Amino acid sequence: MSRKKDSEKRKRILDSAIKVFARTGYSDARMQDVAKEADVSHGTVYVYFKNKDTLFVSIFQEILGELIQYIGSEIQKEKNAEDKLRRMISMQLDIIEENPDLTKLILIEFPRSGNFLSDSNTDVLSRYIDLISDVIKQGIDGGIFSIGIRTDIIATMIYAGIQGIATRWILDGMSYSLKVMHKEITDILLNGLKSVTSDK
Amino acid sequence: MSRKKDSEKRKRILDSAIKVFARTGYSDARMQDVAKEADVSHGTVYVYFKNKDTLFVSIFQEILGELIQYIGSEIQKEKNAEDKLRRMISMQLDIIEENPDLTKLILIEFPRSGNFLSDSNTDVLSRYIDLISDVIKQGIDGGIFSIGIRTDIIATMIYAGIQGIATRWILDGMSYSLKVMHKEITDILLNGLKSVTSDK
Amino acid sequence: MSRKKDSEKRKRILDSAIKVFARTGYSDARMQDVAKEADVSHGTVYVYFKNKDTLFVSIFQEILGELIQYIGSEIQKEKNAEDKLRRMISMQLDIIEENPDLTKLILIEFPRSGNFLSDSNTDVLSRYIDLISDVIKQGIDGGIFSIGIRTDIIATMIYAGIQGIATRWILDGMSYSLKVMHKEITDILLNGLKSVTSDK
Amino acid sequence: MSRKKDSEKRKRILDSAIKVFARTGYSDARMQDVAKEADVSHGTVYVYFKNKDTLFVSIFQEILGELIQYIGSEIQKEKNAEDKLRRMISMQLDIIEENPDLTKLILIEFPRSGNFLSDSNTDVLSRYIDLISDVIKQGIDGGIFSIGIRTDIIATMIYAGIQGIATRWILDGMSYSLKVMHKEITDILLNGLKSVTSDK
DNA sequence: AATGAATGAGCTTTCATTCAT
DNA sequence: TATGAATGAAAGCTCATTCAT
Repeated sequence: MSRKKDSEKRKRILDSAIKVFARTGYSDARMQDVAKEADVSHGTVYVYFKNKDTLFVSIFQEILGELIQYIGSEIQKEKNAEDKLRRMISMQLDIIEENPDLTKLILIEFPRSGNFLSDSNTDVLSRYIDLISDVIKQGIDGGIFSIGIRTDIIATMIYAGIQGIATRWILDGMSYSLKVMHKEITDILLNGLKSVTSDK
Repeated sequence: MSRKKDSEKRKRILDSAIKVFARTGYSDARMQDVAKEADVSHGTVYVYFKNKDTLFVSIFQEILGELIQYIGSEIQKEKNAEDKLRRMISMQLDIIEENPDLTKLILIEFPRSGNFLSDSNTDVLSRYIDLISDVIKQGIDGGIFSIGIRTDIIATMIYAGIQGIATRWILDGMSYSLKVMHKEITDILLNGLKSVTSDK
Repeated sequence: MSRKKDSEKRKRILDSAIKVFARTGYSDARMQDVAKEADVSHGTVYVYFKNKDTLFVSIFQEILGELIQYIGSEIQKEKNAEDKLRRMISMQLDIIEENPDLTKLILIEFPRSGNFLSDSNTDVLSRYIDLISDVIKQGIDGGIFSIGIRTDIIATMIYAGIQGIATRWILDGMSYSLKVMHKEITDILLNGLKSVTSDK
Repeated sequence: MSRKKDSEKRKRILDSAIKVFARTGYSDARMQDVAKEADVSHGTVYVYFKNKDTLFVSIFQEILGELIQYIGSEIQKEKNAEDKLRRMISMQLDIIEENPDLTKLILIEFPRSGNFLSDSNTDVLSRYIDLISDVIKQGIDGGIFSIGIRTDIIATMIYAGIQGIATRWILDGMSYSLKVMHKEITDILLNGLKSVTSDK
């Protein structure tokens, strides 16, 4: 056991926190449990994180922030707005499938956090919604999409629609793969955007 | 003491619970606060509800159950699947706008409940998803919609998309009316269903 | 056991607090111990007192405040400044002898409290010093005492001299009575005041 | 590492402890803070002192012990009891003024220590009281003082009276000098001793 | 000798729940 | 039925102390 500062241990605690918060929810999660999961004393958690709040926020700031940054850089590689959006949706579904605990947190615990946390972490997610929103705007400018209402609301709806899929998938016990549905889900969401005709 | 008076008080406590749970979240809400909001002693809450869990579940069983039943009966009046779906979406948006606290609960607290509650209340929401799912099936059978993947997943996505709008609307401080967006939102969701063509 | 609000119980907790704080000191005293001493659950202490600080402050505000008020009213009965001062000193010694735990608190814990408490309670003791100071002033005005330096400093010295006696008495295990020394102690303190002659 | 360097560090820690214990009180002082004040790691404190208690006691044994020894040797130079006593009082006031932190400790933290520490350090202070007491006895034997009650109680009262001045001085923010009051304070205390005449 | 990461005992405080009235 | 005083389990957090380096 090295006594040198251990950034690997910090990561381990953060990962444990994701697991435990996902399992029990923020309020009902005990620091003790996070510690046990990380195989450290509960006092040690406080060496790395000031308190429970900070630990929770750090998940979003560090883990989620990283993911969003990754998505942002990946879509640069796509040429047009439609491909960008398809890629984003695909990646979001992949991330969901590969990080079910984090997904649970984002779906379930994150929305609650607004109640008691600073908005510093709200920003993390807003950044993602903005990313979608920007791509939609590009699509409108490029003539691919034709939408009247605020793009951020549409972006939220797309984001939430996918998260809804995730909710159902989690409730179904994550018993099937989301991969096979990528195309169809993307088609539905994109065709909706493309063909809005207010032929009232 | 007449029965009538009692059931009035019971309803008052239930409504207070919606408010308080919406405001603070289930875990952080205190029975004391629910009692104060209902203008009764906190001991009285236990006369009507066995414990905190029961109180929480009752919200969904009684209030939400009623709403879904109402929606179910209303869409009977519509002829075809498309109109039924449009009406459902409209009603869902109306209910959201008229019951922001309940909406918050459904969006935020309800998903967490799976962790600690019996699935008896999951059923309440499932019933609504099923309702959507059934209408979609009718639409497919009637040739209006053309979708390959499971209709319950699509139904969940529609439901969640709308809830996503609600989330954004709540985060925006409920500062605008959702009514003006009914048509456009409905168009996007329905056109997506109608025109799935894998012509990529 | 009456379930009605019990102001007798409040007093019991306050008295227990005096005992326990005197025995262990404020910081080392456990709320649990205060509760046990008062024969209630530790949760009950919080029914009557917001927190540990409040409990501590209440001792001074309520118990000590009462005593000082009593002394103040008693010395009104004495005619001249010297008799007033003699009576004050006597009463202070009596109170010390009859309330050794409270005395310990005043001697030992009270001075520390300045570090972490509001000055609201400093006021309680200041009021007593002021009382002495006022009587000395009367004595100077009446020509009985002749003192050059600030009367509040002299008052503090008198007060502290007596408390010093108390300290020694407590260290001696409170094995003798202070009553027999009243006259001599008072004489020393008063003669000092009367005969200051800077015949340097 | 030379021995010299070590004992310098030891002294530095001891001085830091005086500062920190004076500032926060024994119980609320953190070893961490003592270490930081001494500019060493908190682990290092344990190299020189077994534990917190030992550190605290060492202050009195080493620092205070030295001072008392110094006073004891100084008063040998005075001829009669009155001059000895005047010199003691003067020196005590000087020491107070020059070591406010130590004074705070003696006034505030030391009395508490009886609760949890061995009496080994009570002895340090007793030695000083004894010193005063002895001088008073000499005065009585020499016919200068005339006192009936136990000289150790009078000694305690004198000691405490001065400490009372110190308490007030500290509460006043140490904003004035005690030096100008030496004579008057000494006069009051000594005249009291000299002129006890129960001529009431 | 010096360090500081790690530990865990132990504290205050909250609050769901009970139950005498 | 309605009340609210009383309870005590349970949680977050601190910090003296240890010990591998």
